[in-house]
Amino acid sequence: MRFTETFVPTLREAPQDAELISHKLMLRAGLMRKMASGIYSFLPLGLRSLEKVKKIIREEMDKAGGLELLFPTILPKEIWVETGRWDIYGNEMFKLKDRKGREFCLGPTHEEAVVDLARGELRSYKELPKTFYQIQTKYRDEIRPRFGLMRAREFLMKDAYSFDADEEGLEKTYNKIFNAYKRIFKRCGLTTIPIEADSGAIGGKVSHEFVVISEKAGESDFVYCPKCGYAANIEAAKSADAEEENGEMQPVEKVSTPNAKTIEEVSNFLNIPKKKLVKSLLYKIDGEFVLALVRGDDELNEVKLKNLFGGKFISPASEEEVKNLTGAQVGSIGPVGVNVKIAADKRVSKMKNFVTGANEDGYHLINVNIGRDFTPQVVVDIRNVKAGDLCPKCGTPLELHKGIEVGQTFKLGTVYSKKMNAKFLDKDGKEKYFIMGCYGIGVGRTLAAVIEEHNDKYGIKWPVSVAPYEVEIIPLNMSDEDISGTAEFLYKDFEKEGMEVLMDDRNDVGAGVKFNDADLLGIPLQVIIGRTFKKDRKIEVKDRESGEKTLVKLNEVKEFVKKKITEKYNALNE
RNA sequence: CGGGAUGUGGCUCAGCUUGGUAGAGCGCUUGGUUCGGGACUAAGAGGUCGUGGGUUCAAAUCCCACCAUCCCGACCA
Repeated sequence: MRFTETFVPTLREAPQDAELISHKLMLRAGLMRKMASGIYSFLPLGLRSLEKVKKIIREEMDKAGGLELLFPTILPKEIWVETGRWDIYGNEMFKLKDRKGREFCLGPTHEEAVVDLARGELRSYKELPKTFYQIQTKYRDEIRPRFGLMRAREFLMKDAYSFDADEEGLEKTYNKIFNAYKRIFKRCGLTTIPIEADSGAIGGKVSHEFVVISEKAGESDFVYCPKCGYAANIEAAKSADAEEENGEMQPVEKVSTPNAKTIEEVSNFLNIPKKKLVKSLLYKIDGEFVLALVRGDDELNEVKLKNLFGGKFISPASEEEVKNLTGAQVGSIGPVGVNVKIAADKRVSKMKNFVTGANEDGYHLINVNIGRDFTPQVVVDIRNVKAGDLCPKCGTPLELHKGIEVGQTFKLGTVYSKKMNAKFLDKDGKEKYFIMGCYGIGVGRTLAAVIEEHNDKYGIKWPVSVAPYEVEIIPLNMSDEDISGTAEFLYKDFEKEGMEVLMDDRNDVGAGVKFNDADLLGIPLQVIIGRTFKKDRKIEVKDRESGEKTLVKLNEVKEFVKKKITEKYNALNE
């Protein structure tokens, strides 16, 4: 492709509303433009890269036994009502009505759609397993779109859904897709870590997220064990248990703690370390109240708490509700003598003689003990793991990182097939629910993550597999016929060879602009025709990734470039 | 939705405190000179100052409302 014939509106400065490096570079390199908040247009170069990611995904999904199909974007309300997600997704969905008033939504995901298809078409175990996938535009009216393609409201997603006859089948399918995911991201040049995850709103049991470590652009907090490799999303992360405290139980005492409400204040006022206090938090889960207890120096993880009760909605109780239920204000509430369900963190259960609110404004209780003074209904892990906590598998201190979630896999089991009554006839002649899995990859986000991982202060450094072009020819002076003629020759020769080549044939810009644009665009190899060529017929080939420059004779350029490209592909495939 | 900020040619921004003419750099158009790291030169084009209302002889500037965008939090590929 000739530069003058395509459309690459590069920007010298990044538009102000871009924050992330990848977002800035995508705008500056002319890959995309914003249409509205969280809604983007792809321009020719951006589209080429996007298509390459899609192609890699297709190849690996097909290899893993996936069957591509395409569901509609517009989905009828009815199937969502069946699973209850019309309300659960709620405001996240873009909803619309047709002229007759029938309600629809723009699909935020397609579990309902596939199950609806499967229950009508798959009837026998003989037709299983089946894995369907599509690459399609999804719509989620995000509370807060941000970071360009990282969190968009309209985005491309590859979503796959598997149907198996039994758990062993699902296990096999899950592993196949899991491995396909590893290869997909590897081929895109991404360094991903599969982490154990919570299954969230989608439902199900086992789930993994594929994350790219990025402290800046990452939105997913996860723990990582540098020794054994244990990795888990903060919502699913475990840590080794705390040690049982010993000592005799002391008699409970009510002490006055005027104006001391936060853990910090109470700890200072009583001169007792935070880890000897217990934080009491009143929550409302699907309309029911739960008092959650965590150690004073810990933080509650709402998702863990919610999952514990199989809840759908969770929110802290209002000040008024707190007052009504405990008789005290937030800051003075505690587990002793209240008539609510109590969920204590495992660490709290190891504590002796601790401090809690007294359910009376301005007072706390000291020397409180579980079993004697109150009994929690459940004792479970509901705290956030912190950096330095010990790995649950090998005892090494854990690291805390942020990552970009580029993909997620779930073992759904029968959550959806039951709700939508999707059954098949098994070997034994009995009707059974499909055992399902679902698997997503954010295509645009993957592209953004690639740029996030491969850039320098000059611009993008595309891995060859997803670069818009493999090589860029840069004739520095188009009015010099020796140079432009040579460029033209190489351009045609490269194309004939099947290489994807871009030639910066602009006549009206100086060498500086061409160099800067080339570095910004990040095509892996630059073939520079200018001074060195005029002097001794040598062409300079620059590797954008390493910055390495090699002078090559004209008649050897093609082979040299070809070899470099092959090497680059091989490095991503190994 | 809570907190913070911004809105002025295509892009980055100044002007607003103290009301009176809309500005700069980059980009764009035309001609000429240049041609290895965002060149030089001459002449040009281009703006409802986010929208609506108010105050005033007069509003980009002061007041009110709304909208949009971005950042921090709750949600998620």
